[in-house]
Amino acid sequence: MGTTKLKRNLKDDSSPIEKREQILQGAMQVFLTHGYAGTSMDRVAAIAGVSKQTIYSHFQDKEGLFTVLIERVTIDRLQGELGAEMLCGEPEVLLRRVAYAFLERMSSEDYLNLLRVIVAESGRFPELAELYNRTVIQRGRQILASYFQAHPELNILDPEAMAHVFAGTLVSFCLAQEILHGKLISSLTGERVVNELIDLVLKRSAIQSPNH
Amino acid sequence: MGTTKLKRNLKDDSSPIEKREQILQGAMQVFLTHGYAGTSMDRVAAIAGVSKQTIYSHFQDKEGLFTVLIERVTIDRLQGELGAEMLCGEPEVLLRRVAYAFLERMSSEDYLNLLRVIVAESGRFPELAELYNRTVIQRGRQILASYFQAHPELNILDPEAMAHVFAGTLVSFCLAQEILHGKLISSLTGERVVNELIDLVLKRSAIQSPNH
DNA sequence: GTCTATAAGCCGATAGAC
DNA sequence: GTCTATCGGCTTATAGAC
Repeated sequence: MGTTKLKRNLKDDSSPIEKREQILQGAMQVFLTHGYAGTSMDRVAAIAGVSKQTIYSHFQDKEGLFTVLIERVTIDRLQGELGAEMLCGEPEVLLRRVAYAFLERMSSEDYLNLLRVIVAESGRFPELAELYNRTVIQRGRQILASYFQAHPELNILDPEAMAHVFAGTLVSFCLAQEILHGKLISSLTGERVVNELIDLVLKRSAIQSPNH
Repeated sequence: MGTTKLKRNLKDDSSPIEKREQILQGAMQVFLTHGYAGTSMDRVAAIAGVSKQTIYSHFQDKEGLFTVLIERVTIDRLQGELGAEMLCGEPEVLLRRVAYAFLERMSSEDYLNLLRVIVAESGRFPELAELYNRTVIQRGRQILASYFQAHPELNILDPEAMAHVFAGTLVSFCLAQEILHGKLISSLTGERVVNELIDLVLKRSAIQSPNH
């Protein structure tokens, strides 16, 4: 009758590839909230529900686990970024919609933690910062720049620079209000910033009479 | 003849208050480059040239030393920020001058390291993030907002929001290009961003004919 | 106040049973 | 492949001489 291999049904009901996923899920929780140096392999093992040696059988060392994790999360972010709502639409409507979608996406705890860790470790892991830069920042900037370039009626001087003004304003708003806890001490809202941004982009292409 | 107290001339030629300064200088080097968790009291003691116990006689613990250090550096930053070049001047000239001064100041290694650490530890030390927000971000934003408000010919919708657009664009530029190593993979320059920013602010108040 | 020496515990990484 | 047990080394913080 049964000789080996059927004890899998008791407490070990996961395949090796699920263990790896389990480790990455646990590592995500710990690394993204406590940073690289503030994370111990013991804690990752405990939260992931595996032993430490299991981690070392799937990943080379702490540095390797961290690198794989951040690469994966960064690539995942890229996937659902600006896919559906591509280039088309009237500026006033589309830019407002893109701005609000951007703000909402960036305000999630997960995204803020990712940005915080990448900034924190940009000195020790410059290749991760570069990956984030290429796959998220640069790509987003160029999609926006393409849109501005396709709309000459906006009379934009430098589409790529304008794309940075647009996205950078929203990023720094989240940095100041969410990450650096400015919400508590400032009444500046995302809505006011978006309104000002749209106003800046649109009014410059319209006939406008100064009142003096 | 000499009995005590003249061995000060040999290796200990510093008063207690100078020791404290010595510790803070060493702590600055280590904390700002390695982060909170990545810094050991041994290393601070070694670089400061004092023993570990000397640190613990001046500061309560590691957390206390870090807090005092960041508070001091933040306040110091505030001092030499926007003092001399206050409110006055013609927009095109003044805004360009402020923008370049801002970029140059933010691009220094020391300032980038401070911002990086404050962002990195904003979860564990929220009061330090709030301090930075109040003394640097909010203050700078309101100085700029006052200038915009004093120039109604610029026809600005929301001066405070406009101040954030202006400063936030420059902060996020340093974040992307310096901290996240975007300089290596992007040809976007500070000059192009500043030109676009000035163009946005000025052209909206001028009579402008769309070319179609 | 400042030093050397040390306590007590946690760290990353590994050895060996199964 | 996964577990338990363990090894050096480094960590924060303190004790005691001077």
